[in-house]
Amino acid sequence: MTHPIGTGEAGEARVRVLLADDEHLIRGALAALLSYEDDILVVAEAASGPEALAMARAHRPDVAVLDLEMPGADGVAVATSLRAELPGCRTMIVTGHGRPGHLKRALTAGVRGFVPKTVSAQRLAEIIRTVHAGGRYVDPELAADAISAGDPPLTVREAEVLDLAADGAPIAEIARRAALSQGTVRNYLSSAATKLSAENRHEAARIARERGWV
Amino acid sequence: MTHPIGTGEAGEARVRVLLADDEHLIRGALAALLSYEDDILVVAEAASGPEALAMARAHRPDVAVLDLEMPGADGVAVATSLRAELPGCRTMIVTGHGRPGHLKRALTAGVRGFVPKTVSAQRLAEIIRTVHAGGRYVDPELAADAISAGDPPLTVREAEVLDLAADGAPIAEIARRAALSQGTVRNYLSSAATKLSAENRHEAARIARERGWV
DNA sequence: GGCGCTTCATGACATTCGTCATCAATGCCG
DNA sequence: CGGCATTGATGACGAATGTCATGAAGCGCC
Repeated sequence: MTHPIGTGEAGEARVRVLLADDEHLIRGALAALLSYEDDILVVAEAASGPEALAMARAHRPDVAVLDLEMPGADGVAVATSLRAELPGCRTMIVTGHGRPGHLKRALTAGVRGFVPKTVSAQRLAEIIRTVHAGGRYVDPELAADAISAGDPPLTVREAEVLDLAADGAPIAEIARRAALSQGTVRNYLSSAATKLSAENRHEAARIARERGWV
Repeated sequence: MTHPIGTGEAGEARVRVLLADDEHLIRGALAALLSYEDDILVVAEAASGPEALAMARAHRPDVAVLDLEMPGADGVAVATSLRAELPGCRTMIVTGHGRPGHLKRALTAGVRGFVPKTVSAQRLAEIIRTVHAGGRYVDPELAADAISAGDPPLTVREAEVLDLAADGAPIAEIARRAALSQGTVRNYLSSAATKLSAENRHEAARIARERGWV
């Protein structure tokens, strides 16, 4: 499932990259494109969060390029673990549909690059170099979205309850799962819905998910 | 935003392919990988549904490889239009997270290939050849899911109303947008929820979306 | 201790929602 | 023409939900 790509490590120092994406098509294609760059070497690939961690431990890459959506553990979770285990390894996130909240989570986790999949491979290579050199890069559009979205106005409990409400369960079910009384749950949901200018808890849950607040 | 790739049309007949995917990174990478195949020529690329249609009209490809999720019009919608406008053009869908209902919709639209993005580029090339030769290919796992999920038990109107309910809007809002009375909307939603074994319309909407029935 | 804040709970009330029975208009088909 | 299914509507009733006022318990802090 994983294999190194490239002609081998030349005398000069190349950027050693780990690629993690559950979509084989994209991962393979990306590896091929990056292999065109003389100063970049893809040393490992992974198709899931846990696998990405294992590969990183084994190959100690300079930069880990992580997809946000992966089975097992998402890109941000992997980045958090990597930060603790391999402080020398820079991390960056690549995502299809980036939500503002994810960006904030990612930056908190020490991620140094955050790019949508709409960029070109050329651009991605440049960003990998930037990140490797200790710089940071955040897609301007995503950054603007994050700024305009602002901080999550929800308290911890509100977010918690809202998360449980996300799948459309009735109040009784939510109260059971949260070990709270139904009245309390309704209060939290009501307050959350007010803060999010939503008509009801379902719309509130949707908004919170869109913003990446849950 | 779009450009043909390849060394040019040689004397022999190569499969002329249109690539449509809104993620530039993937589209470009895919084009590069497919260019390795001697018998495949990527003649056009598109980043949205409408653009895919325009490119198809202009370049008349043999096979259109369409991403399911695209702005403007999704892959299946594009396939439907192509079937009418360019009957000689075979269509296939590539998708990240394939839901059972999408497969059925796609097959109904005359799509001849349905593959997840977890396949390798090699495999994709083979499937493109298969489709070009008049064959069909459906990912076995997706097919199994589709069969186990069964037919959408919803009537057209039920699905329509459920779709409008998907964002958590209150009944009044749904009724307004559907130009129906509130009572009627509630009847449809109630019936849909019953059929889907859901506690309420929100859960029903979630289930229908998961199954690809909306 | 007194103060303020958060968390959690209760009860009351109006509104919305889910469910059901019923019915009218339309269109298809034998 | 006479059934018959589909679509859309109405009204009623109970349950679920949103909203608000109120208060108790826990906790940090001066």
